[in-house]
Amino acid sequence: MKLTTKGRYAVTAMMDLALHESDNRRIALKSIAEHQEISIAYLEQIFAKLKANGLVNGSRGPNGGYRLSKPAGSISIFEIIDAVDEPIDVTRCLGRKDCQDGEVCLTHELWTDLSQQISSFLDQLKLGDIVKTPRVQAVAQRQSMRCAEAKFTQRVSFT
Amino acid sequence: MKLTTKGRYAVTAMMDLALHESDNRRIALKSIAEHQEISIAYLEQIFAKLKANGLVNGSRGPNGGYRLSKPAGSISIFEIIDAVDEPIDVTRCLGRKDCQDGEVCLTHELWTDLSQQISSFLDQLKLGDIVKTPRVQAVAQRQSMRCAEAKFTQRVSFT
DNA sequence: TACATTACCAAGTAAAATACTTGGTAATTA
DNA sequence: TAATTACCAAGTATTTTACTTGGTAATGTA
Repeated sequence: MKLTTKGRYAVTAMMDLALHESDNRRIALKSIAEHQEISIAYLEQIFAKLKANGLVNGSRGPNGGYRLSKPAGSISIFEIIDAVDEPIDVTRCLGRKDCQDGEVCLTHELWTDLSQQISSFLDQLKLGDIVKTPRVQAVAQRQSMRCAEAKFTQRVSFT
Repeated sequence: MKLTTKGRYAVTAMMDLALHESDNRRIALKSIAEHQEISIAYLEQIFAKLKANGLVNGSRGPNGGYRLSKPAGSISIFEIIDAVDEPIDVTRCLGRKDCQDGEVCLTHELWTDLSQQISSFLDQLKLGDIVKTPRVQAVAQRQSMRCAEAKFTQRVSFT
């Protein structure tokens, strides 16, 4: 289990989707890329993995984009991070049980124990819960306001 | 907050020290390097950081080595990982509060909220607690037995 | 006092991972 | 038909990781 920038991108992108769970429209990668200040092509790669793990589904064409494939309340942070990060060889001996003098090495036991605890913590943390926190809600509010504003100015400028 | 191989090395090395907290002798990097199958020079770099953060203290010369500078029960996993990993720029805007249209960006809020939760979880996890788990204790038992064995064969071969 | 043994220090480096870029194709809607 | 989106494969610059080399400085032991 790793916890790196890539996983962070994935989690925040998923939160972006979760925030728009209620309205039926899909979110294009373009808008996520703008929010996160990250390239679309890189996001595509991340979403390919999220899709492969059944966390999102996408559709093409205008008004296309991605949406969560199950309720945010049932998607755990662990699932997301696990989907995008390559597994690392935690043990260096790839499960060989006799890596050290015919016995399992200390590192094995020590890390797997801790790793388990971290993983199960992140597995209990659901996307839906985090999105419900007041601070996140406040930002979402601002975002949607700005979105409405944008629509308005667009309408005006097109008249 | 990152969670990577380097942090894992640091945590398991610290556990190695914690297991020998009761006996007064210090642990040389050489023996940790053997347990973890990692180079001494790399471990040195990790321990330089642990020392700089006041988690261990070392002493030179024969029978020298490292020991925890405070009880294992009061050292958190977070402290250890935080000591060895370079801080990453989580936000990409280095604290600039007006990174997006004069307002803080969504990414900021989303990740810092979650990151806080993970950090505080790892801060509650103490080195001492993990070392007390039955599985780890079992391995430690085997290790010290093997250690005694080694001493014995050494004594024998030197006669 | 000579030595072995440890920590401590600085700099360089090969390999891997990260964070992209480029240049396409394939649906889908207006 | 054209714009818009996802989807796909391959290459690449940058950064990080994991390690190497080659020292110096304490400290205990024979």
